[in-house]
Amino acid sequence: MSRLDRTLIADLAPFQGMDAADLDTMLGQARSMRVVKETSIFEQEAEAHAFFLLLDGHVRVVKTTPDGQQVIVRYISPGELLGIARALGRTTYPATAVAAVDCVILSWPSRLWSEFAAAFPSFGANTYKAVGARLQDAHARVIEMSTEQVDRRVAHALLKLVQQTGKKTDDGLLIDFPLSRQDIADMTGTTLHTVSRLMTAWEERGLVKSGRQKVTVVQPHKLLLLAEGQADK
Amino acid sequence: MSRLDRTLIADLAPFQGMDAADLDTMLGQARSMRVVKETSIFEQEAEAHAFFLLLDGHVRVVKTTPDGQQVIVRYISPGELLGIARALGRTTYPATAVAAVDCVILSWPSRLWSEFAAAFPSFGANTYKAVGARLQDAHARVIEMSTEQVDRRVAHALLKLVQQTGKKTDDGLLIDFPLSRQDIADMTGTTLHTVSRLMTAWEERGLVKSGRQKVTVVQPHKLLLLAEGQADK
DNA sequence: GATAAACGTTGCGAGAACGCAAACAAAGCC
DNA sequence: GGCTTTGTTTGCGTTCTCGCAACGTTTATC
Repeated sequence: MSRLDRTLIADLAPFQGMDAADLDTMLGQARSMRVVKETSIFEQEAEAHAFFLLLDGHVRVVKTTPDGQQVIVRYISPGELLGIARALGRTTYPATAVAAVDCVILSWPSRLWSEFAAAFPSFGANTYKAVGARLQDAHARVIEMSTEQVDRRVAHALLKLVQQTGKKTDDGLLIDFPLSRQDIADMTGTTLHTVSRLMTAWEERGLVKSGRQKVTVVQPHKLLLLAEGQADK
Repeated sequence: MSRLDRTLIADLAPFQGMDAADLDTMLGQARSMRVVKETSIFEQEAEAHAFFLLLDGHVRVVKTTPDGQQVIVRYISPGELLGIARALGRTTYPATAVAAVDCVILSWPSRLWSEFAAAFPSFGANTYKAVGARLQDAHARVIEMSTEQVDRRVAHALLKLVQQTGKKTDDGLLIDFPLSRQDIADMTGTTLHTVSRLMTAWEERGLVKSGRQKVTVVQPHKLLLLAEGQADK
């Protein structure tokens, strides 16, 4: 088993305020693994036997309704924890996590969660802070779904992804993983048809550039105006 | 200053697992107060100088968008904490809390939050568990807003309120505080007009009975069927 | 008890978004 | 290289829900 170096994680948000020895303790009990694109890391409703840290790649977290509709709860970027059901007082995962690209992750048995939280107060505090941030995010989304119409919701979703994973290219800011029309629809509570229509309209106006599972935001500023509603339609 | 008896709070969820002495310590630093109906307990964006416990009454938590639209995030029942911005890593309140009826609350200075969480591990754990529950609730709402149409959302909202505060009457289960059509609309992301139409339709079918700021669910079971979509329209 | 304010109901027209269907384009596979 | 699979575009009719407006009803105020 190859040794995991603490510089891998020392700078990541969940581990701020921890000293070197503690990091090593945590790493000593971690298992690293590769996850192939489109493979699930854990499944909704399954027993939460482990929690994870995304080291590299992008993961989408999906909830499926009883009648089969999908909603993308969020995308996870490197350095974030996932599957922390225990921190939410659950024993099963509330959603399914799927690798959007090939990923590298660390995993720990769920059993260790409470140990870590108790032994390393910073780690616990960081995690709870992250949960708090997610709660606010979820609320923001409820507001958005309640008060804004589709085009603005889609614009907001794209801007958030760009902010999270935007990669500078000649054309603008490219969202750094495969993202289909259906994915965008699942994020914003609409249909792939409507997203497709919006994208072509925006492409004509020069706001974005997009192809098969690929989106580049050309004029983030104008897209923001549209999202915020100063829109000139 | 009148003494607060520990039996006031000993059985409430946030204080489970705490011993008598700790409860007294907390109560010793609490301030109790009455809040008149339709008065706000704290305001969105204001400095979070205190956190609260609702002892009696009902409180609605409201978010207002920049352009003035309101969304009711949730209703709080006796025994629940509110204004725990600090537990979410915030220094300002993320929403406004308004007494739906005359209320009795306890308050503590925010400064004490971290002290309590550290000194009384059960209290901290209980609170974080509550935050986790709220996160799941918020996610459930995002799913609902994304995938369900208005009538089901309204049905769900009513059922949730009934479950939370339902009071048995001759007609059925009465929601135990003034609840206007506009309030229901603000909870479900629709308009008071649409809610009004739904309510009259449901009243004709004998599912509910409602008057001015008053809603009684007559046949919860049938309303649930409608909410879940086995609906016979 | 008259008047005002708040809340609720209902009709009608409009528009956003959906759903279906068909055609097209790109990527993967043998 | 042809074939299949997967993702995207686009047209068209439909439907839900909104927005406006007018009116009715209950509660509060002086």
